[in-house]
Formats: sequence, structure tokens, C-alpha cells
Amino acid sequence: MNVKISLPDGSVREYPQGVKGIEIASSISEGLARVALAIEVDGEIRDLARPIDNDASIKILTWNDKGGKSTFWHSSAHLMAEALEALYPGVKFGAGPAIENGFYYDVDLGGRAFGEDDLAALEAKMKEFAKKDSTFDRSSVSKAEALKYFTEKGDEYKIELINDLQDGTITFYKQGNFTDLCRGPHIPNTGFLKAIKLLNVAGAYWRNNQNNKMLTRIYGITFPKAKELEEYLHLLEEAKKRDHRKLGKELELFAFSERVGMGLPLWLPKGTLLRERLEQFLRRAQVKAGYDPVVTPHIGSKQLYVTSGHYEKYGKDSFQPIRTPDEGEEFLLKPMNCPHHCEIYRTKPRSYRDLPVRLAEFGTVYRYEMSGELHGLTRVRGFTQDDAHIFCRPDQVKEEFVKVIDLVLHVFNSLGFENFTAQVSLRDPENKAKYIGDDELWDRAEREIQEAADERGLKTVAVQGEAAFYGPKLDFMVKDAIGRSWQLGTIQVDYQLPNRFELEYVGSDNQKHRPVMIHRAPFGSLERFVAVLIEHCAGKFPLWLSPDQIAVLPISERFNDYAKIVYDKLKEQDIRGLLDDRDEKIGRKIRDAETKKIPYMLIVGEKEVAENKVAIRRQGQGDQGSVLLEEFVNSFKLECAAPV
RNA sequence: GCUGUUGUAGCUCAGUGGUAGAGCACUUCCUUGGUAAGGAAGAGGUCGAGAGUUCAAUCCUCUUCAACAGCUCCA
Repeated sequence: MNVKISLPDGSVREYPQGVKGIEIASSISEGLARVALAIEVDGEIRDLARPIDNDASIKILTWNDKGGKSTFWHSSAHLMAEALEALYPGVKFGAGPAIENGFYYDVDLGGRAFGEDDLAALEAKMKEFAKKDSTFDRSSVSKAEALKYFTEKGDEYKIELINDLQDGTITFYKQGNFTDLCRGPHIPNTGFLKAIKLLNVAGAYWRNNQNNKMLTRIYGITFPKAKELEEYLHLLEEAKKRDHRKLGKELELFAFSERVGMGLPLWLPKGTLLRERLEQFLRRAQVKAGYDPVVTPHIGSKQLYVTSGHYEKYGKDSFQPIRTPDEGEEFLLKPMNCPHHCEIYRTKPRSYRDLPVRLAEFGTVYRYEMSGELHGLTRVRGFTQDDAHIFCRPDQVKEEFVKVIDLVLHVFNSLGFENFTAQVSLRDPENKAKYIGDDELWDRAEREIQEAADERGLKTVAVQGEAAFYGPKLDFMVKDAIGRSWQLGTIQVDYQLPNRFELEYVGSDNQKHRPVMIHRAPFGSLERFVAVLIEHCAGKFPLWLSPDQIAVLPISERFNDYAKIVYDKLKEQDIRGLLDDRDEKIGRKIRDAETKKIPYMLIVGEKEVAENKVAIRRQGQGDQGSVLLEEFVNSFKLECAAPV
């Protein structure tokens, strides 16, 4: 009996029934067999050693395949577990999956301390075991056998996992002296794991539940070649240099002060310049798009948030109300701008002809975030949203939504964010109690969002459980330097708040109708957006945003007067920058300006004074030659225009 | 909030049970230099905060605050 095996190139080969993946690989080429890690059989990744009994289309997976990498890392987690068991007898194991970059294993060390220092010893043990070329052997076990094994071993975590599994589907994998409950698949043997690096240790709740015991999570990464590991570690170092917290300090953009309070950023003059340029850019775009700017206070009566539903949902986990001394009135720091905007909508009767009403505000809001959540400018307790609320008729929802998508895309394109993910954030169908409003409106809102995204050809990823409590969202996710994903732009359809605030408009039928709200913020928050922007451009901002656009550098003090004239002329033209008239050599001044990532350096000495010129040096690009000052101003002006 | 790590000069970091050090930055002087660090001198710290052990604590213990990594959370 033969089976027909289709290969990725479309060819079909016949093999005896029960042929193993590794045998197929060998039959294709010895080279492939040497680097083969796993095999994809009809879309399912399997061990190379598993027999194939039926016709199938297959793909041999190597390090270059995503599935190959994840198999490699998953096997690495098993290797680490083997080493852990050798070093820490009686250790209990939680889960140990492959992740985007590497793997981890959650373990219960029984109260033994495990710090960064212990990583080195564990890593050494792993390397020792890896060299044994132990094979990963798969075996099917009955539920009873599985339970017996782990009961004898005393690993309650695995027992819990097994209890959730169906009898007949349970498999063990064994390499060396280590046996683990595992669905697989695995690479052929531990010898493939040549370059091993354990990265860090952290706590993680068992089954991701805050109420469960906290286990020790050990992160690591492995590669088939030492050189690849080196490159990866180098990449990590480079990424650290782009960290907005580091650059924010170095470039004097923002700071934090313990005395002011954690998570409360202080915007320094240069950072403020940057931020204001961004605001101005969006303000102009929004005027064009028919938004009306409004301003509302930083606090609001508690009653406002009781009405909106925010108090019930977040009241306990918010900054607590501020009380007036005499009357005992309660006010909340505003965590959202929408309730205020609803009240603006209510200031006068609205006709269907007035809609959509688009109210925009750079509104600063304050949210209590748990201390462990705070992170540079990406997660703070006080931040400014580029918020707006669109009040429209139900028949306008999709059109308005699409317009907002266009605005968000315009913002992203203008700032060079190309690698974003459009995430449709839906509610958690398992836990509808977390949300307000009835199913029909939710379904409708979710449908409208998807349709609007499709209309603009956005490739979307739907994620359940990520919706706001009042409605689904379309979130624009961007990764930071270290690969962490952050939500920037967001667009949300909301049928609930108009109900709660009893918003109305008079329709063409002279009857009262309820408008629909769209919440939207293209940047999301200025703080987070600036953080991600810093990391994207590594602190080298586009000219129109750069806090310092030019540095005028006289060759020596003899030319300070001319340099001052040049500097003043540039200032007259609203060109931002500095004059470095320190008593330093030109090399030094250049180095300092380069370090500060100032886009243009204008060097002036004897020749420039004589000809009324400036010598141009571009940051990171070196000497660009000399031009007349007027010429420079003209070309600069063209280049520094903000996108529209 | 939880687990772990860290906290020494403006920044980056050494260091020790006997009240502190480097480099850069800063100030002054010398130098007037043509595309990424010229030279010298000087100033600068309650060693995160509080309590305890000790003859003596920056160092050991406890508490607390903050930062970092991850988890959980995120209107």
C-alpha cells in the first residue's frame, strides 16, 4: 500500500504507507533532512518520526518556517524542564510554550528562590543535556495512566491540565530522563539546540488568573547556530537604544518625578514642542474633516459618570472623588471626555440636518492604573487624548466610520507607521455581563465596524474580549522597539451612551430619534503616540517635528557674530534651533549636535562669512557642501512643511 | 496589585561594617581650532526614605517609596 504525498511545489510522490516525515525529507535531499525540524501534514504540524498513513499534502519545516521555529522553541522548553528537574528535584511544572521570540516554562520551585544568578547554572545544564542528542519520544497514554504518573510525581498542575483533557487524546513526550504531558510536536533530538540563552525570570499566575498561585516563569531563546544567537542579542541591544524612556531622557523630551507622582509625565520644553507640532497637524486635518474643537474641564461631577455608567464600572478602581469642603459635592478627575461631550450635544435641540456633529478636544484625562502597569509614556496615569465624538444618524454610521479610518490612515501615513495591525476588538462572548447594552445593538455595531474596515480594504484581526464596555472598537496596534504591541488609534461605535444621556435629534418625520456616537482618537494619546514615534525613528524625528531643526556652529569665536546673524535670520523664519558659540573646536560641536540628533548643522567659518554662505551638514550623512544662506532657507522651508 | 531584580554626583556606573570613587556633563582658565570627543584646574553626593542590629551602617535586618522585567489589568 502506498500513500500519495503532495509537496509544496505541487508535485506528488508515492511512499509506502507509514512513511515517516524524516524519510520523505531524506528522499528530497540529504541537506533538507539535516535541517528538518518538523513536518506539516494537511496543515497540522507533527514530529518527523510519526508515520503517515494516508494521502496528504505535506511541508517539511525548517528553521526558516514559523512552525519550525515554534517547534524548535517548544522543544527547548522541554530541555529547560529536564535541566530544571535535574537541578531542582521535586520541581513542579505548569505550562511551557513557545512564544513569538523564544519560549518559557512556568515552574513551581517549592518556595526556593530563583534569581538571575541561577539562570547561568540552568543554562549550563541545558547545554550539557543538549549535547546528549536525546530524542523526543512520543507516546499515547490513557487518562488514567497519565493521572497516575503525575499523581506519583506529585505535580498538581499537570493533573489539573490532564483533568481538562479528553481520554484518548493524551500524549507524553520523553527526552532523556524527563517525561512531560505534551501535545507536541517536537524536533527530532536535543542536539539541534546548539545556541541557548536564558533571558529572564518573572512571576506569572497559574493559568493566567490573578487568584491563583504565582509560578516562576523562566524565559529563554535558542537557535540552531551560535551566530544567530549573537545576532539576536545584538538586535536586543540595538532595540534598547531606541527605548523612548532612554531617548526621552537623553533628548530632554520628558521626565518623571517621584515628588509629582508616578505615571505623571512632565513634558520638557523640547518634548512640548514636538507634541504641539503633532497637535497642530491633527487640528488642521480635523478642521478639514469637519470637526468642531471644544474644551471641557478636567473634573466632572460624580453624577456625570454615574449617568455614563463609568462610575459603576470603574468607580472602585479610579482615583476617588474630590469633595468640596462646604457642600460635600463629589467630583471625579475625568477619565473620559465623552460624558462632557454628550452634555455639549445636549445644550440645544438638534435637527437631523445638523448631524453629524463632530466635537473634538485634546482632552487630558486621569486614570488610576495599577502601579505595576506604568511604563514610560506608553502607560501613564494622566494623558491627553486626541479625542472626538461624532454624533450621527444611524444611517450615517458607516460613512462616518470610514471617514475616520481615512483620517487615522492619513495620520499613520504622514508619520511613517506602516507596520500596524488593524484589530477589531469584540466583546467576550463568554462574559457578556462585563458589557452594557443589549445583544442586538452590539451585533449591529460589530457588523458595522467590520464592514467599514472591509470597505477600506483593511486587513483586520478580530480579538474577542478586547471591546470597551460600551461598544466594540477598531484599534490600530503598533509595536514598540522591544516588540511590545500598543494600541494607538482607536475608533468605537457606541449605541449606549446616547441612551444613557438621552440624546436626541428631530428627524425629517418631526419625531425624536436617538443619535449614534462614534468615539475616535487617531493618535490614541499624545503620550503613547510620542513614545512609539520616538522608538520608530530612534529619536531622529522628521524635520517638521524635530524640536531643534538646526544648529549653527561657528568654526571659532571669530565667527560668532556672523553665526548670530545667521541664527537670527533663521529664527525670523520660524526655524527652530540653537547657536553653539561655546569655546570648543568644530569637531566637538559637530559631535554634540550629531548626538542630539539635530537634523541640520550649519557650519560657518572664514569662507562662509566672505560669501554669505553656510556649510550644510546633515545629521548622520556628513558634509553636504556650502550654499547661500537664502538658498538654504528656501530649500529648508520646502522640506520642513508639515504633511497636510 | 502580584513575583523577582535594582536604587551611590545632572547622566552612565565602580566600591567598602570604620561617614565615598571613575568617565561624561557642569564652572573657570589656557587654547581660536574646518566636519563625531583639544588641555588643565575646580565644584558637585544625608550612598532612595524610615526604623533596627552594632562601639561604628552606604554596606547586615525589617518596613516603606520608586524604577526595571514579566503576570494580571487597561473607559
